[in-house]
Amino acid sequence: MPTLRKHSRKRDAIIACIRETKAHPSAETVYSRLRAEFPKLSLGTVYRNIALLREEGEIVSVGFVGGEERFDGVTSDHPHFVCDCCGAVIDVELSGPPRGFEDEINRNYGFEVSHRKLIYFGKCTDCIEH
Amino acid sequence: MPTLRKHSRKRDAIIACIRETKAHPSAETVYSRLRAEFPKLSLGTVYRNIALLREEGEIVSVGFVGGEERFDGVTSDHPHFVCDCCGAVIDVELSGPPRGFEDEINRNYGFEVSHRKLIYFGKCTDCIEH
DNA sequence: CTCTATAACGATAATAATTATCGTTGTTGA
DNA sequence: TCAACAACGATAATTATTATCGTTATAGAG
Repeated sequence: MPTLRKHSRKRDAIIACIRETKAHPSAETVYSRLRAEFPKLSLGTVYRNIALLREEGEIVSVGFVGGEERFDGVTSDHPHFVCDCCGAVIDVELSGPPRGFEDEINRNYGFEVSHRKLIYFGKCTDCIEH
Repeated sequence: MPTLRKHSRKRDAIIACIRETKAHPSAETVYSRLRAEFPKLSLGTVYRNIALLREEGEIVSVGFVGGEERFDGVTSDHPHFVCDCCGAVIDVELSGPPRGFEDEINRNYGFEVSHRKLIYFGKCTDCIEH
């Protein structure tokens, strides 16, 4: 494990790729999109940097969809919708934020809650129509 | 894909195993526990029956923890706590149920929400102490 | 009770996402 | 300019899960 971090153009491109889209891409998707710009990019490099960015808190995991882990460049707590049909991962905005309950859980169970995930599942508009 | 379902003692044992514990076991854990009773049980049989039971709605997936999918025999909507340290999956009861928002999402986005998952992450009591 | 159709099984091979290895390349600071 | 070492590409290894296939168990008909 390196003690010092060096700058890397590939890592910049990977985090930019994850931040620029709302699609919550997988490692494979990031790899596919960046191959145009970096023809000899390695999939291992994408996985390695995703792990680094996650350790640094630059990205978070939304969860696994169809066997692939999906990532989000927006790290603030917000819910997602996952289409069981096509695998789309979509941000949802609710009229009011769902109550936290973190303090209640810490008090009642003696845990230290650090974050949470709220995911709704079902069929997206496209999959309902087709 | 079979059209008729036959009774199976192994399948009975698998669903009983998942229902009898609050640990939200993985396929591997179910396999380990049932080998005492069925010495030549195959791991493939566990995976096959978990897939069947999930199709029938007898069990649900809590999500992936440390690369393994974890299952719950209680299919009603309730939140879970996952320890990032030891991987424990624990039911939590909240003073009031978190608001659903399903109707609001359906109305605003045109989706058909069928279910949701609410998971809190952090450190459990044991991992805080040790 | 016996027979037949076929669901379920065990053993094992195959798949697919992810992680590790290792020799080479790129970055940084002296 | 150079040395130290982080990051890389290529690829092998790992790991959870799924598929295959010949055998066994279940259930309904006769």
